[in-house]
Amino acid sequence: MLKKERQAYILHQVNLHNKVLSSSLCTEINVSEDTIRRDLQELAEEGKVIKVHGGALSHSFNQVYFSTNGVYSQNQKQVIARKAISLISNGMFVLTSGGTTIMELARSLPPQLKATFISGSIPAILEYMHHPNIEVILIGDKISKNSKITVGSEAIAKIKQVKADICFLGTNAIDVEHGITDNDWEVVQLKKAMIESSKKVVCLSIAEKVNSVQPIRVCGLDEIDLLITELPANDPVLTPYVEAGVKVL
Amino acid sequence: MLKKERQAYILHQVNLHNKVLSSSLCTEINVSEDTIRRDLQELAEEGKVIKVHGGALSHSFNQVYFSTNGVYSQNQKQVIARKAISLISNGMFVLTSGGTTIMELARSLPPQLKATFISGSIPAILEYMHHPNIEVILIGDKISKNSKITVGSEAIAKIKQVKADICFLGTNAIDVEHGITDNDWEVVQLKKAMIESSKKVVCLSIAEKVNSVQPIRVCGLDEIDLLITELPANDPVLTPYVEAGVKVL
DNA sequence: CAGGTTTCTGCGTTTTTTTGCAGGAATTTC
DNA sequence: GAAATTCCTGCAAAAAAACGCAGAAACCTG
Repeated sequence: MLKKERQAYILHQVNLHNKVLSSSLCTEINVSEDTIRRDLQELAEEGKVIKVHGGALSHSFNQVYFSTNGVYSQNQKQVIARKAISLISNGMFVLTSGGTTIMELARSLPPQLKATFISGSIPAILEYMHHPNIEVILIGDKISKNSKITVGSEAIAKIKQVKADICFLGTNAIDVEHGITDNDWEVVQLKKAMIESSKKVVCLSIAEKVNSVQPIRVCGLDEIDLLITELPANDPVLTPYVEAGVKVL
Repeated sequence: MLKKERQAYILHQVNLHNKVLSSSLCTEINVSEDTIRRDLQELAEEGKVIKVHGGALSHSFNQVYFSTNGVYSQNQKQVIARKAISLISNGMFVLTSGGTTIMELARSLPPQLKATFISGSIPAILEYMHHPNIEVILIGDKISKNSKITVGSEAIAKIKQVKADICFLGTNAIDVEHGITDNDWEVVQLKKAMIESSKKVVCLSIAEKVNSVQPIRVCGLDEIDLLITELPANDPVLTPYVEAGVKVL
């Protein structure tokens, strides 16, 4: 990996998460901490980041820090993202839906990962595009402006042409009795197609959305292989799902 | 292998992958590293690539990672955008390529316009998505990271399915003798398909790029209906094109 | 076509850049 | 205030770049 490339990655991470730890960066990029430190120093000299003990901050950090909304739930999503990423390995074909949890996953992908990501979600695609090593396949069709995802029969047909190794679904609502549910007809159609086209289906959901129900059904729990939340796997909230045969991470 | 040939290959690789390593290039082309280094230096001096320790980067690399949001010669592009918009009316199907000029067009679209826009350019799609009244159709396929556009046979097949009223092409180089030319093979294939699928082809180009030539040919002047630059239609620079049968706005 | 000139390419050497490592200093944290 | 982490400094090895040079190829030119 080129030096500029590495620094670009660091800058990208800083601007997205508002902070970055040198310790996590050096495992992500697989270089020594000294190198990271030197990179941060250079970026700091150029005024691109603010260097602090243990890592670096973005310039907008001070503004974001005191507006407490968003940041906290983002932490939870980062936990989910980290768990999800442990399931991805080199060479995989990965299908993803849209949603903020998926975005966090996209942002946290380690730069040395070489895989192919397939999605119809515009924000997700934007993130994948910044990644140095992943191939990006865009599912085309009419764009639904509010969900920022391509919907329609063409999109579904395209999804059915692939057989992905793994599929990550950002979840709006999950419940032991009703399974996964959602509130947008077209998005549901798409998610159904994605489930059919994947060997393994992984459901990402913040604990807040566990045990909630939405009007339209996506699938039952039996079609999910794995459920990921920010909670530890043995949390009592999740036991009903384990009993229903869903693996929990 | 000829020097020009070699440099064209290098340029193609840079535009395709956003970066090249001199070490991999010299095994690919089977020349010494010195030769590669000299080639990269020449290309860097011509402003075609950015040379870094260990290889080179494309210009779009910086554009993607370091958000240098000062768009090149924006005022001229706004003039072009205004002229182009006068050609669009309600109910039209509009095909567009990518590029910064197209972006300026996308941003300047009047909010009451009701039309359908079709494109594979991610930045353009993002702009169209914000518009209240236009329908957006996204052309899907593999994403070329440096041109931020979907490329490949699927994308071309999809474009061939439509017959648009008008097609706007952002142009890299136009010349009386060689017509429209570009430097990315896959993007050229896409543009060719777009030209075929449109009743009317409009070429957007800043004056600076008029009378310049790139390695790969898109089409001849006879296939263009209209050429738009920021110059007035009677500017002497444009008279050769008028004489060649191209309408100028 | 012969002779001269220029350009191109590869090789060896030197110089610079980059990176990781070790030890001691500084800082944080409990 | 002690332990742990992080930071800095100097150093060394590896990689890459720069430089000079020489043979080869291409290209004028009369």
